[in-house]
Amino acid sequence: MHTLDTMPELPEVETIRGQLAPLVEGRTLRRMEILDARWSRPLAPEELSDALEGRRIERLGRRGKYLVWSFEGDVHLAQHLRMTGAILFEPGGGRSGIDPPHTRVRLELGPARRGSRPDREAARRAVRLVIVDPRRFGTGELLLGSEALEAFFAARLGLEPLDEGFTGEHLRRLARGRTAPIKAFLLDQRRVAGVGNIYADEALFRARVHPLRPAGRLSTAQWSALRDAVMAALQAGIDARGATIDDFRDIDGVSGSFQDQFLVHRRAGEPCPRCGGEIVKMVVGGRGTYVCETCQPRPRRRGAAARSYL
DNA sequence: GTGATAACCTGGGTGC
DNA sequence: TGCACCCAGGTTATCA
Repeated sequence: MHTLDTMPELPEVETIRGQLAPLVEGRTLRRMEILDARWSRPLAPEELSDALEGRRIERLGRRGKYLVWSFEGDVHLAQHLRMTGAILFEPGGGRSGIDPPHTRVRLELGPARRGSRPDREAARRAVRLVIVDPRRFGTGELLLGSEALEAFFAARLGLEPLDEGFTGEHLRRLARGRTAPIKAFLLDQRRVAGVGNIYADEALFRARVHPLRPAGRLSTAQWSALRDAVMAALQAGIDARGATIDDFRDIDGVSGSFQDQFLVHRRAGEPCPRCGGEIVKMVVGGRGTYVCETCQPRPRRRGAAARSYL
């Protein structure tokens, strides 16, 4: 059994999607067992499984940190791994019959029907997938029709950082008048989809912007630098097949390696890779935050909103 | 409308 | 060794 787990932000979810899509697209979901009713809330487990069983998986996509399973008949499943969710798969239909700890959902997929697969023998075999989630934060949301899918994401997610529309000017307009710290702005999925705690720290360091700076007070040049830094950090994460903090392994049994490239995240007390100053840890927006206050100058105290964060 | 905070949840680490 | 406590964090709900 191979694991697909990590602290999933956009690069980790994209890594999972890229590896899983060729394995599941074209297969039919024969059986779905939801063992934890929290996962499918507000629907009861059998309501969700009844809607999906027997349908062919047409596409496995991604939006922000969501995996989007699109089934025949314009039926979709928006899956979020939250913090500790993971997907494990076992070729051959799962002959071991032994579930790993914290199993929440079991999926049985039939043979693929597409004829152009490079490994036709593998495609003919059934596949068993297991969703595990120790902290039980992960969710699966049933969406009937493309309009429901679009409405679901329109209410929750903002710009995709790797899309063309992700520009410094667009970000500047979104943040106009905001007094909340820029880090809280980056973590707000309704503004920017897919950036989590790790990549927010890394991007702010690359752009030399202090995480406490009020979002509405970044200059045009800072927005431009931050836009580039977000894209660079995310792309580096994707290239490294995600970050491994606990036990991430991809389907080839290879760990993601982006944690080796962290510039500041989880490096409190270590020297800054740019100036040699000490990296410090603070709390911003309730999240552990790592910063070099030499490279990322702390904003001057001005106004009540700024004071409340200092 | 905006921002802050609590709650959800459990494994792992720390201190006694 | 065993116990209690705290921390981690993505999202949502609630409150000011």
